[in-house]
Amino acid sequence: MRISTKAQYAVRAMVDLSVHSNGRPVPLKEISQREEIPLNYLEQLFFRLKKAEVVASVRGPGGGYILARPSALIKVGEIVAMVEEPLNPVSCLDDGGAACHRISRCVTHNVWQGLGERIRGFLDAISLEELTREAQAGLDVLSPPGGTTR
Amino acid sequence: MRISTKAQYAVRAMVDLSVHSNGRPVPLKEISQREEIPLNYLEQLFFRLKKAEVVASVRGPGGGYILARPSALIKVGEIVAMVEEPLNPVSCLDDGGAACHRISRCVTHNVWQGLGERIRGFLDAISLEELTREAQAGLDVLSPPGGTTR
DNA sequence: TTAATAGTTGACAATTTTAGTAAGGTATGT
DNA sequence: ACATACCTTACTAAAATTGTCAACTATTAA
Ligand code: FES
Ligand code: FES
Repeated sequence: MRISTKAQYAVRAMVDLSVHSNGRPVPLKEISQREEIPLNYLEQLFFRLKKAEVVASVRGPGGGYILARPSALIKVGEIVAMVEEPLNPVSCLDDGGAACHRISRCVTHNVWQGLGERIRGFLDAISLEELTREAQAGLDVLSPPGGTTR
Repeated sequence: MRISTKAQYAVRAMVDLSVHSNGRPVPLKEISQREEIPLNYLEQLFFRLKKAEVVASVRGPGGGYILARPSALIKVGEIVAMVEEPLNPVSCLDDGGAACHRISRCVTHNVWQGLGERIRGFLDAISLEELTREAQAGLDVLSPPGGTTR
């Protein structure tokens, strides 16, 4: 019952992007360094996030990625779902149950179905904005407002 | 975000055991056939379930496994936890956070921690008794009370 | 227009995890 | 003694995950 590092990376990277972008594009190189995530790996993830229209890209020098919408409208569940193929806990439920020939005689799939709904519900209730605020509050301890912010 | 087949098998096998045992030991061979689970694989699972004192064994001819407690006191979460090592969604949280050197600067682990708690909470709220009743209700459609039960 | 930046895309290799097999052993009832 | 059925460890094959490489396209600034 582990979430893939892909998904962990994606969420961390999105928080990083949201914190360090102030309307300006952030290049992956920066995120890669700050978050200790391989650059080429990040590229793959953001490729998918772009297709999902969670971020948008700006090419050329001075380019990078920006959020495609206000962070309040981006849910963690969305980020995870875009990057991790199946958010179903079991393969039996794929394609609406067509994948399993025992599903009619099996009571346990109700359990996994309910679990899946809970997981999605939980992750969809958290927005990127909340995490961004939390992260900024954490950073403020190190460099409080009025302090030497570079 | 998939649960292992190990855990799925374990839960299904426990339901099967609970349904077909009426105080009598049920041999794994039977469960293996009814549930289409490799016998040797089941043995491994029940070995662990026994160590967790969820089931008890009776050796020799006519032997098998029985529930170690009333099914109302056996929670699905317990079965899953015994068979699937980490119920943490991320490795960062293993050993109470000692596994990750970024945990102090990272806001996302709160998300995964919360997710883990939800998952455990959900699975711990479902008892084997409930699943057993459901399964028996399902079987009754095929062979109703008073009907030819074998 | 040329060079540098940065995103785009597909293929692929290494590693780790999972699922399943095999084999031999031990206890127990008939 | 023999058959049954649990007990335990070790191993292997397959799949998923994770990460790397390489070549390409678009854009901007000098
Ligand atoms: S085995 Fe597929 S639904 Fe239970
Ligand atoms: S990276 Fe380990 S806690 Fe976030």
